[in-house]
Amino acid sequence: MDKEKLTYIEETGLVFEQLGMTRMAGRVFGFLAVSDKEEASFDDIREGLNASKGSISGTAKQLKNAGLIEPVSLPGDRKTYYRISKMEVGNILRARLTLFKTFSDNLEKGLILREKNDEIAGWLREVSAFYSWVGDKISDVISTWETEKKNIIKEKNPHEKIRHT
Amino acid sequence: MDKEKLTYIEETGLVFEQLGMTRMAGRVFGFLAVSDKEEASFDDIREGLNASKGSISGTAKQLKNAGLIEPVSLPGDRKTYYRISKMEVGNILRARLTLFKTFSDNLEKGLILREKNDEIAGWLREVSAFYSWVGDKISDVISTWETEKKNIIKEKNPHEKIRHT
DNA sequence: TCATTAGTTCATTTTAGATTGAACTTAATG
DNA sequence: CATTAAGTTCAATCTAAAATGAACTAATGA
Repeated sequence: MDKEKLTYIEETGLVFEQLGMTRMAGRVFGFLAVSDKEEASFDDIREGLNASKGSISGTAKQLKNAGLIEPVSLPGDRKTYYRISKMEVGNILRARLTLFKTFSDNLEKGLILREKNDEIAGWLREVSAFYSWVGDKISDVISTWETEKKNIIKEKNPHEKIRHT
Repeated sequence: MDKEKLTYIEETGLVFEQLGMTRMAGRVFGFLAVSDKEEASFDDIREGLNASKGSISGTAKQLKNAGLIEPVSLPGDRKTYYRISKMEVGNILRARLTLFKTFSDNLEKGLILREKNDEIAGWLREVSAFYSWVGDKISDVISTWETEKKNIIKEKNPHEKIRHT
């Protein structure tokens, strides 16, 4: 695999770290994204990333649970292959929205314990309301994407040439 | 400080950890949220949380940079006090939206390096478009909150009693 | 000016989490 | 039924980030 791709894979590792996943998860995803094969075997990945079997095993499970990759098995071949999953993209983000609710609930609990009903309490109430509200709104936005995505993508690139492959 | 509050403070630490900040940042925020004083001194916090000066110093800086708390100084008192900041809540979330752009850009870069223009490539293009689009939409949602929050809160609790303090 | 107090800095220690690697399980094949 | 190959599991190791605590700086005021 060429140097540019390897650099990209490492960058993807750092991006995934920012997103709260492990660096290795980003590497595996990045590897599959730029791999010249449709899907890569467990061992292709392990070799390509110079990692241990244990690490690949755990990371593959992590990415599978997150819905980002999926295993593929082929008849007459005992190996497991992996490829990037075509799972609905909105669901990946939706799963993260629980954090908004968690934060909002945490603030509510704090407000009950707080003795003073002062300016700060008012502000905390507002922050809690915001996160609760914005979580719902983002969920709506995701739904809009799901029903309208074809039109949205068209609007974004109205003059895009049709690709002949 | 009573046991319930201490439990709450620890919980808040865990919530903040989920949000990508440190546990101690959550503790400090939680402490200020349930403190019976309007603002707490550096040393109130340090004692309340049984932490070192160094830790409080670093954490206070972190929370100040994030816009979650603000220092207060009083005339004739050399101590620094902290209280929860009334910064616009939308900005805290907006700061996180750069991640969406980062992820979208990362995917675009991967698409350039990818040799096959297959189904997976199409999907990656869609994921990238989604994160770019949804980031903008969330920004719009935040703007809506900022201009409409009074109405939004009213709609949520239409029969709320007016509080006489 | 000197003593005291408040907070910062940073080298060291601690802790949590990621990675390894060897032993193990499972399943296919001769 | 033994052999081999593919993955998984988990205890040990490694790494990076967080917390400590002692030395330091800055600022007040006796």
